Amino acid sequence: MPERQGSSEKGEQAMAILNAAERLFFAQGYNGTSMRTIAKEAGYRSVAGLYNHFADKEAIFEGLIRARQPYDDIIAQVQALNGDTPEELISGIFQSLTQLMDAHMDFFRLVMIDYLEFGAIHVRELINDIRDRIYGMVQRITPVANLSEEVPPIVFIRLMGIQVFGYVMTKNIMPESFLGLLSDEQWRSYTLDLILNGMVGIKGVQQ
Amino acid sequence: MPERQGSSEKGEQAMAILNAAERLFFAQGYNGTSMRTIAKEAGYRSVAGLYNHFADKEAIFEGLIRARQPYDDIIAQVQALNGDTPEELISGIFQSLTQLMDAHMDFFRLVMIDYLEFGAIHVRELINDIRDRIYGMVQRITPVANLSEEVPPIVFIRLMGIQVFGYVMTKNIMPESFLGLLSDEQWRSYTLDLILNGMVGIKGVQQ
DNA sequence: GTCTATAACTCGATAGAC
DNA sequence: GTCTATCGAGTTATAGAC
Repeated sequence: MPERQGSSEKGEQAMAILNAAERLFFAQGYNGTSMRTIAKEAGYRSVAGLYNHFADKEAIFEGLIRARQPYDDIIAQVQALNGDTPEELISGIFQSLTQLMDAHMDFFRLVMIDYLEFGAIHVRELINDIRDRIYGMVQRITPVANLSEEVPPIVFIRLMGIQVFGYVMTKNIMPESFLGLLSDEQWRSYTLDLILNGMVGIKGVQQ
Repeated sequence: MPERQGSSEKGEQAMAILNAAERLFFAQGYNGTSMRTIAKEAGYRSVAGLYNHFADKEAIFEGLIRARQPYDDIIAQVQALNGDTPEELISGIFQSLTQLMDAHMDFFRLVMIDYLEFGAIHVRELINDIRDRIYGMVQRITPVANLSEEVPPIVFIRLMGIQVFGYVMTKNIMPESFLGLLSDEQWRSYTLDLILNGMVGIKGVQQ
């Protein structure tokens, strides 16, 4: 029985290294994490073992951000959505995205590391790889969600991206004394209100 | 004539160090930048000179993020705004914020560094320092902007923060092949549409 | 307050035995 | 494919002359 079923499949050891690297990058930062500590965290007795699986430190980071990319999940979930009204569909999309955000919070940290340490080159590569699938998804949704056909699809993509990234960033940065004033459920509800109705449309009564 | 007019005033040398550190942090990352290169960039012939002005590397970062904080500018600009209608006021606020974003793009990079390297402790300190002023600002705006009195002010603060952070993040991360499809002016206009009217309200006709 | 010099250590990466 | 051992260069921070 052949063990490797494709050149893009990572072996068990490679995955163990990525998991170890992720824990350390999050705890100590990218540059603050040494190849030595990654090796130790992954169960190796020496650094040299890493270099059998990855060419260098940046290759580990690139492998990690690819392993954690949430687009397959996003596209699958959004495809599966149906809504009787535009509001229901948009609401469903945002619900899906916030769920996926929580499940993939690690990815957003990796994006920030990529931006600061590498000028976001790996994220941009990822986005270009799935460019066509995103476009197709938005074009399929446009009529159902009653979005204007005159607006380029890329506008809706970025506007949704703004909500997602902004939501994650503020969640991580705002003091607990602010965030704790409302429940996660309430925060999601208010944000959805904004997306559906705009700022003035936020009424503050939970139905 | 006394040269220092308050213990919080930074001297010329300290400012030169902060400027040098900022350039290097942005070019090479925080951990990728050494005290040696900061010293050289600031015009010193040795590292030791830095330690006369800052206790250690983290003190330089803290001094930098405080020097670059945009809240005084934000509050001053928002105070000065007047709008005949709620739409005009909210529109004016977002215009001010995006202008300030462009003028303070450096601050947002520092925020991300703070989040990744220090768990955002310095940003949270900053926010807590100006907590009351932000609240006061929002409460003064609420009736004019026709925002619901039943919604806690903190909701509008975070929702505006989401737009700002999301706008900056996507601007920095999206491939140029996406971003370049529209002008900065068009991007601002569409984002404002979302804030005022919600997703379905985006019509795509520039008036 | 700036300098030289250096201590004490860690870094990424590799050579070569097994 | 994992190990030991090590290279050469880098790091923060400090001691002490001026």
